[in-house]
Amino acid sequence: MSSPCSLLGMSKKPRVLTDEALALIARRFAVLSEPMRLRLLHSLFAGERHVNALVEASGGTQANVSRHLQTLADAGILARRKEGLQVFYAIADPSIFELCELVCGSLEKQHTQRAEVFAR
Amino acid sequence: MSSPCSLLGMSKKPRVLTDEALALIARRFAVLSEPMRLRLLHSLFAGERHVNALVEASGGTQANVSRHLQTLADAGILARRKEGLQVFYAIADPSIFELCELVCGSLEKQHTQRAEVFAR
DNA sequence: ATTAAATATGAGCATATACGCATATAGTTG
DNA sequence: CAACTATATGCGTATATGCTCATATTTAAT
Repeated sequence: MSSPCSLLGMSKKPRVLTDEALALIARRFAVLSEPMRLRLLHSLFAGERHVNALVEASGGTQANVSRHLQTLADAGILARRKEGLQVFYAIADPSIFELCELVCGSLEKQHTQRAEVFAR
Repeated sequence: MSSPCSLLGMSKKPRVLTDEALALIARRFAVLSEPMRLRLLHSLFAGERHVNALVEASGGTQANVSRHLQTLADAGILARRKEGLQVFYAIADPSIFELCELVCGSLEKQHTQRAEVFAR
């Protein structure tokens, strides 16, 4: 079993980095770098939803929400299921949960550390 | 102690999401969404390096590498230390390691799953 | 003080992409 | 088939950002 992707080091197996792998990793991060997409993901953390529900929950336009959902699905982060007229989206990649927790935890730490600098 | 950032759910404490928090999280992901910045991070995983070493290791131009390093430092991901003529950068946010491992693991899984579809 | 080296930065260009508007497509119901 | 609903998409525009080239800034050395 070969390792097609190979990531930034410090793991058990040291990762090797091809340009292609870098591009894939960067793409994954790029997909997560839009507030509206994060909002949609947040809505989906509670479970599968159809597009209109997400439109209402997010406050975005139907066209825009549809596009963002497609971006997330293309990245393999969401799964698409059609049922009659409606299309249901759900989180397909569970690593997204940890990913977001990690980032938020790090940002919280940064914020409290900054606050402490000014505190005294 | 209040929680300024609040991330996408499913944690022990359910997170609440303000627009501001979403923007911060998105920004963190955006900073990680450039191949050259990932390459620089990868070089820094082995430890502190000065700019010129990173320029050579990455194959980028001096100006471009300098800018990317600044972007990473502004995001609190890198720390900057000046010593004479040289400036040393080092990883300041250890969560970056796990973050990258997570993404790479997820992408590897995606890839092998795709491969299996065509395998038989 | 001059010169040189390491790093940062300003300006311009090219590209990517988010958004809104309008419209197309697919599926349902009468 | 016609009308309707849910979702997707083509197109134009605005904005952000990466890259290059040239130059500024900082520090060291002679």
